[in-house]
Amino acid sequence: MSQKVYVGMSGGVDSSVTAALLKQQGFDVTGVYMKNWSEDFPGFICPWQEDYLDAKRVAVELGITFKLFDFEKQYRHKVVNYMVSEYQAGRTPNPDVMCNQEVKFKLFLDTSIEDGAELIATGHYARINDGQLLTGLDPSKDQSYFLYRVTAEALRKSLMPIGEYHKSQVRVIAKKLKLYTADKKDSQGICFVGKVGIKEFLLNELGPQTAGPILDQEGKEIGQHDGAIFYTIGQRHGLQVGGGLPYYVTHKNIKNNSVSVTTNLDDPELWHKEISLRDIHWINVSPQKNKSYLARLRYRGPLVPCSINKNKLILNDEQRGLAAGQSAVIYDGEICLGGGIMS
RNA sequence: UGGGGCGUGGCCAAGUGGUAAGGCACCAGUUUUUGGUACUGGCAUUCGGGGGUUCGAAUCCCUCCGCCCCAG
Repeated sequence: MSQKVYVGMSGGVDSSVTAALLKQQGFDVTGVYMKNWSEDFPGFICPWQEDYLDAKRVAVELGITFKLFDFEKQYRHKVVNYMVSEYQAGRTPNPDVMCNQEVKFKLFLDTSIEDGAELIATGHYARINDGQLLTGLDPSKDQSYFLYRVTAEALRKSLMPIGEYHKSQVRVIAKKLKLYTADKKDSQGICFVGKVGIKEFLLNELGPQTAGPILDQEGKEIGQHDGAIFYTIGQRHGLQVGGGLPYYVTHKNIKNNSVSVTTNLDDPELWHKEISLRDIHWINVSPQKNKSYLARLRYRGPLVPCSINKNKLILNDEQRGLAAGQSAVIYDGEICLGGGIMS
């Protein structure tokens, strides 16, 4: 009797190939489209119907059962509300990390098991080994960064076959199998929402914000912004202030509704070496105190040598443009240990 | 009012007779399952207004307007 696995199919190539590979490997595969967002708003048409149809098409091509799980309510509650309130607090959240933690590897997992599945699978570029999360084999696509908050128990019930491949190989497989999504462009933007600017999204959720001052390094007002929550640390564009050198956001003051900028890339305010982490989550074991690890501070960012001391992350070399609310993910070689949220 | 300086695209800024550098911002695209970064391309028929000299001016002359500084 083959194992029953539910594959989250988003309508993209990666999850299409995931389903195909698992079927090849002899699993009893069911494709599931998670409907997490469907709202349109000015300047944005939600692509969910197209994605749903693409996913379904591939399921038909593969001859597997196909289902739709409607998680819109929970997605809004767990992901969108979290994201919006973080922005309101002046931080820069990572909704996709939350989406994996709460939706894909909790809600989707539980719902699938309840529905009769033994395992779930996703099209992430990461590998799982005995409850451990490993980086994807394709170093330029590794998505373990987004998965560091998933529990070991959830990982034990999950498969990520794509993690063994490079992106180019995935495309080749999709083409060979003539999957409908073989040439579909990779999706980007907030997971499940689509290609929306975060500003447009917040504008739609919260409405226009009150304008405030943009302060330079001396504290002199050099312009006005249209809402401090829209800007993040290290950001350069969107402030509409010019004159010589580019301006980078160094910090925000939500209370005064001010955004501070600098033209000096070496400005100490832009660089951090010691970072305190909160909401720390270690997948299996906590890192050792005097051991050297690698940290990734942003998706596709470089792995930088570091050490961990309780909730303190100490980087060997300082890094630029780190924003509160973003995640620091810790690696021991190819093993993703977990991480925390920078504060 | 007298003396000096300045006024080049949204901003900073080259260019002092030969037919508008460059940077920032902005826009578009590339990269990217978060924000952001980075990369590529686009972006003044025109140099505060008007007149004149000249084959030819942002560059010289006259005049008007505006701003700044020093005088007083």
